Amino acid sequence: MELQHSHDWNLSREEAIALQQSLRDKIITTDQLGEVRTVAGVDVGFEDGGDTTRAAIVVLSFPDLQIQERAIAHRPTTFPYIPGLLSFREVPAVLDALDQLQHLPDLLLCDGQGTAHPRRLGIACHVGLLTNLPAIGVAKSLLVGQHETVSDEKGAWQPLKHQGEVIGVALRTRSKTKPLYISPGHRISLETSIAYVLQCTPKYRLPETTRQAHKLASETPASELENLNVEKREESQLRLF
DNA sequence: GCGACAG
DNA sequence: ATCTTGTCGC
Repeated sequence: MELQHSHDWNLSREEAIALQQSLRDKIITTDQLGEVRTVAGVDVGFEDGGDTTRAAIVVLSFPDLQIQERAIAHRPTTFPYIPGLLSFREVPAVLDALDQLQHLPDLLLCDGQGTAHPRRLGIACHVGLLTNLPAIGVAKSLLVGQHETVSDEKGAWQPLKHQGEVIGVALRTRSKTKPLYISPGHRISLETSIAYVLQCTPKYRLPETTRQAHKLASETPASELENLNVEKREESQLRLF
């Protein structure tokens, strides 16, 4: 996969912040996506007490949300968790997982913030910019900003503001549950982001994309994990004919 | 200085 | 994120 704006990942906290500052103005928050036929969810977790980072991706058809393809990647953890610098810890593994896909998705739903970030460069922006794929930030909790109380009906939302700027929304994806924090990652507007998230969330609080990715990462026996790659090799063999 | 702080 | 069973509420 061709990466845009490639850069080193072995950075100090100061260098990482400086890089975010230099990348923030490259983010596109207007709709620059074609017809969406597939949507992918990403889940990142840790093993070995945190020494190993695991990224799982599940590609679903859209709008019917049926599983099309899955991938998992593992790599040693090299960056600590620092609020505001999450992407430097998780993105390398995510890129590895994306590389394993036979077909790249038309849209990415990332765990974490997009522009709803102190420097407007949350993980969804970072992944979207590097891969040049449309991406949306879907976070389960707040990083920065404030908002009015969101009414309890599914689909209700309130603008999320920070330093006098609307950086995302608090969106009720299911009544009686805490709202999700949605913000553009790259190549998509806030309004369109809300529409896609709701269409990917037919029943539960979290989008099907995220739920499927989490299920793959946490409930898949190591023995079955191998089959994923075997299936891909066999499929690529078939594609030669 | 104090408190907040995605996953 | 991760360590972990039952349990309160819709």
